Amino acid sequence: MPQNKAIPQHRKVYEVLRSHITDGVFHEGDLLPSENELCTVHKVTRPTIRKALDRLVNEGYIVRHQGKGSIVKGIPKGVGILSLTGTTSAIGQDNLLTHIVVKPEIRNWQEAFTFPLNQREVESGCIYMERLRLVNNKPVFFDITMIPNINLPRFTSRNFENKSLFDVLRKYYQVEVKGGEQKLLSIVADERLMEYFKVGPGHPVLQLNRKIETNRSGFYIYSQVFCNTAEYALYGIF
Amino acid sequence: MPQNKAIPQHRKVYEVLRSHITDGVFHEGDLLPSENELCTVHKVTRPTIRKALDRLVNEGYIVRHQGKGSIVKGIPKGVGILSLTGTTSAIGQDNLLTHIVVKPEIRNWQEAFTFPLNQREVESGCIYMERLRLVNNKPVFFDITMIPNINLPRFTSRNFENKSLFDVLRKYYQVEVKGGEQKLLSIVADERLMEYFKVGPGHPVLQLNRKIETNRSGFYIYSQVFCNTAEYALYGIF
DNA sequence: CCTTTCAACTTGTATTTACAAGTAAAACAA
DNA sequence: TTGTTTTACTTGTAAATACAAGTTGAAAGG
Repeated sequence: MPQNKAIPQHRKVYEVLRSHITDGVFHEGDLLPSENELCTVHKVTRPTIRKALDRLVNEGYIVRHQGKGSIVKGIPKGVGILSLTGTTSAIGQDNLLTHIVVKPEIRNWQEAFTFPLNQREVESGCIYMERLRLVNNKPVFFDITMIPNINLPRFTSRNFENKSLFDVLRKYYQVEVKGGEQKLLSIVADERLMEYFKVGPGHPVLQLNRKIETNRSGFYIYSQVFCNTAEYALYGIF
Repeated sequence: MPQNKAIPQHRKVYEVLRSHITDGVFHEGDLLPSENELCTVHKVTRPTIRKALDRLVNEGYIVRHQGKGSIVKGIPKGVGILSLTGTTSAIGQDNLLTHIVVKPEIRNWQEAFTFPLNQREVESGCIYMERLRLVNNKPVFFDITMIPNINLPRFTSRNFENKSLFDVLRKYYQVEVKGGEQKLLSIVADERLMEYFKVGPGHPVLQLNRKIETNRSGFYIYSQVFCNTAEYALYGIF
């Protein structure tokens, strides 16, 4: 055998079916081929097929109904990633504008929004930036992002106007978000937020402190987000 | 006729093992009995045991290593399920108290916190309850829960003082939380919240509107949570 | 004494067989 | 036509069996 690493059959079947869903061969609401059909197509037995389908269920690609079949649910949405939801109407990407308040610059760490830092992070310093996001020309988000200055050449000279921070990290540095932890609290706007959000005193603001885990082990992104939820609420699935 | 559907063997085994982990019979790092041992104990075959163990892996209770065994990972932190985190110190279960403001009662639906209801939900009415949760004898959470009154016999007469709502649903009605969606916003306390939280006017409060998906298709739980984050923040992973 | 080998575990993969239970449409009877 | 039954699917559960592959510690060898 030329192949050292044996990939299990159920995994192969899973990969095929999964890619067929993500690539649009099967659409939302479609009925997958029955287990027995899949058996003959892939030349394996039912338990093997079922193992592949079980995984697709767990990951949210399909739902199954006894007596009926396996129904395609679609591509699962990112869990825990909060997005905006309008109180009046849905918002597209068109009316979203990002204004860089503080361009990425190298600083010393102050503190990471109540998250403890390790020695390596403190020593390497951080890339600091502040952004204000406007929806329909109204400021809704203000966020501070701090990234350890570890193996990110020429990062501060990148252009962030069009691309999002995470797009840049993924494309140029192969850094991908895997998960993270967050703390949420409700505060009243301070002087700075009153100015940014153009609101009066006593205005309630949603604050998120996030520690974002990446595919680089030990490499975390720290982010503090303030959100004026008067017109738009934060939306997420879990 | 109340037809009691037979509970599968793999589910029984799962329940036993799961409760042994949550109740502290097995601790973090412990090795579970081997599959063959579990087979003889529960008088089932390996595929059945493995199905139960697979689920425990998926839910994060255990990890398994070929040739070694199944290692207890502990009680998983719910993804998207927000929990409390103290600004001063960690909080145990001891200093958590739940006070039922409005006992479960059957009502007509008013509205489901901005989530649209379908015809079946509206017709069946809802089980309504209000709870106030205290941490160290200080009120921190106030939540309103609305559950469609569909196939939940004797629900309103259950005792919720010790068991949590979701424990009751899982144990007596086989209803399990699968996921859901939520909207978060920051508001100022109204009269009622000022009274419950014992705070003055203008106090910021975190509000969550949640639509919780269950294993019963089309059966959703609607929940509105108000949180005084002055001393405790909401914590979640994603 | 240390190293290697091996035997006895563990979980992982896969097949085969059987029946239960839910669904939907065809076939049938009124 | 209308309502019921049957039938042919679907997925769900469960057993018995076999072998592969990783781990560990004890026995055998130097």
